[in-house]
Amino acid sequence: MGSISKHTLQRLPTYLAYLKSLPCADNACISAAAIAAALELGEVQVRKDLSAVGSAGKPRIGYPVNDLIQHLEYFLGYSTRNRAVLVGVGNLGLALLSYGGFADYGLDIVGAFDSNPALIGLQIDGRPVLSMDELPTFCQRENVQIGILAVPSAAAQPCCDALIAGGVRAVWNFAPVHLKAPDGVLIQRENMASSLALLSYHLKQPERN
Amino acid sequence: MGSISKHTLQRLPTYLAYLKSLPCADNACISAAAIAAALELGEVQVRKDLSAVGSAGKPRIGYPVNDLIQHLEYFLGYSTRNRAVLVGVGNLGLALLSYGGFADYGLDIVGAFDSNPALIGLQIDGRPVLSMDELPTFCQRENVQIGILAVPSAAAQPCCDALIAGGVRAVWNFAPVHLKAPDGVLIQRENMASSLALLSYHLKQPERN
DNA sequence: TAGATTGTTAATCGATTAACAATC
DNA sequence: TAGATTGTTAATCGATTAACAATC
Repeated sequence: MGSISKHTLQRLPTYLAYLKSLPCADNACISAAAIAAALELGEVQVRKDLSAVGSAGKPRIGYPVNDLIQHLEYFLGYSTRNRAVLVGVGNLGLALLSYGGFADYGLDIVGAFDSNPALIGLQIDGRPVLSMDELPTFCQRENVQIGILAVPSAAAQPCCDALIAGGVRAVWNFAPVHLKAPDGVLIQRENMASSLALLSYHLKQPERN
Repeated sequence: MGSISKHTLQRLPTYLAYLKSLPCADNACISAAAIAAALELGEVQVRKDLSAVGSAGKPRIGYPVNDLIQHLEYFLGYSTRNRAVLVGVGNLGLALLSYGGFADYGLDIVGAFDSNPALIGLQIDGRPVLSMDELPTFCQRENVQIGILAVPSAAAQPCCDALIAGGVRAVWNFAPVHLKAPDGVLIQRENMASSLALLSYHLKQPERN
């Protein structure tokens, strides 16, 4: 409950996406074994994960798909809106800003920041691009809870500090650096360099999986 | 060596990025404790990780920074080029294509594919956007080893299959779905939905770290 | 009832951390 | 030499998996 494991939490969106991809017959049920097979997980793991969020199945029948979807969406807070700002309107930042899909996960990007004067004053899909100076004030005034960092490595720590000064308690960091933050602030790094390391290491291996 | 753990492998790019960020005095050395403090890791873990890739330090002195950088770059294959194609030239795909930074990690995106006829025939920073039909042939002819998937969920599995048909052995999947592939093909998922789940769960917690 | 599937307790596995000997 | 730091073996911790009782 309060003590749900990080690994379990990370698998939940995958369960949800899979369940939503299913042809939706009302009242349909699915077994843990079927979910496990589709996602190539252990079936005990699926049952444990689902029971950790409080979903119950029925012996001999399985889990009601629609209930499960609702339960997972509720647990993951996809209907609770989280307000975010994006810092760094470069290639990646612009893509994250323009990509509409995060709204499905409860994430609303309400503003963007950049140090480039040529960008300041623009509106991107209705969100203003503002100067870095305004960041802490904006975050406080607009009740921003999440900061998305898509700035160069060297700028990442100062930008992170500015976000925290603005009261942000969760930072999604796309820069390939480790950031420091006080207790109570979560830094979640999207570590693309690590992903690439796994891919390239795999290719170096003679014939392993 | 051949049995380096996944977790270790994922930390290596972080060590490398940190070491590169250091002011470079030739012959400078650094202790495992210093690296650990900077990255908020255990110092034994740092020593174990470094020794796993064959880097040696000297008691009382530490690890020579420049050697370590070279060693890590070599191990991670940043100077060995890997040829990749990008599938799905939407917001995210275009950003990945335009972002020049992957070249530092040894990744060369040599072509892009999309099903939208309006995009086919374009050149983006010198890389052609081609039709999906040409994907397997292109991959084989151009010796492509990595496929980057930035397509909508529903298209991900067929696109993945096309990549594999073209001889690709490593797939970097940005779509929020689990993909199936034969043994010997690595699917590395960049799971943004999982990252968001961790961020939003943290915000729901009363006052935890 | 018999059989399938859940939920949970116990066992295993792998990664992290602690302890300590080796070495410069 | 004394002291700091490495490298490695043993202990701990947490997550996954196996075993099995409960239940529809």
